[in-house]
Amino acid sequence: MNEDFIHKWISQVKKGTLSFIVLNVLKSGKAYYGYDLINEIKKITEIEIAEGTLYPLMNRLKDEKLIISEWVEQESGIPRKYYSITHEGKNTVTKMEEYWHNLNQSILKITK
Amino acid sequence: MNEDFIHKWISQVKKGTLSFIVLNVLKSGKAYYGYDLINEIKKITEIEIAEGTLYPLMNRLKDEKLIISEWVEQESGIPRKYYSITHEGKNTVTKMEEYWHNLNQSILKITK
DNA sequence: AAATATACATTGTTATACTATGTATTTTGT
DNA sequence: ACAAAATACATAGTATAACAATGTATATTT
Repeated sequence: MNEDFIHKWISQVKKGTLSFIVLNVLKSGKAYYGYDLINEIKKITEIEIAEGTLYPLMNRLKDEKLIISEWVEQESGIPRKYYSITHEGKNTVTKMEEYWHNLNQSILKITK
Repeated sequence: MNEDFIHKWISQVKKGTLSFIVLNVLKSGKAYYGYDLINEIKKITEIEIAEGTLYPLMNRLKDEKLIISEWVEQESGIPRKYYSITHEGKNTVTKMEEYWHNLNQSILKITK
């Protein structure tokens, strides 16, 4: 009963939220590769990001110069593309945090 | 500097958020007309909803049977279309609140 | 040997915010 | 009295991003 509406709604809420979450994970300066990011975010937030969502997202963030990437060969297995945040990325994520904080305050006001 | 990225990001964050906010305003049971909703939401949350956003949104919520609408003639001026929440709408907004709460908890975890 | 996990990536579909535009009435400013 | 702004509805076109499906290839587990 209206599971479908909720499902679509969650998908829409993720728009914007995911880039915010990814930048926050990278914020510390530690480099992550894509597959690792998906699992890390799932572990911390219980939010599942599809691979078909993450890789285009990382490319967008790279185009915007908020992150950089580097291929790293592995002793065994497939090479990994490591992403790390830029100075501009850190500034941006700070502004995003401000907006999110205000948005949540507003929502708290009307939900209760 | 990257104002454009932030601007686009905010627009994306609003996707999903707006339906949640509208349903929350209607939650009490009081009926609102479109123009009034825009001003009410702006007053409470400082979030500006374009008319070209609100009216299609209200039609979607109506299609989903989360709200109903009724034309009301005015003694003076243009007739107003009043919207009110349905039982199903109330159930839905409760589920949305749960999801939002969890999402925000997760984000708080990674932003600090 | 087969299945699962790791790791990257692209294509096509769908949903929604926003700009621009349109109609029509009422109120406010000069 | 006239112009401008506010009120009140609505639609068409554009841009963006999540996701399912699909594809490639290697490593590990059963």
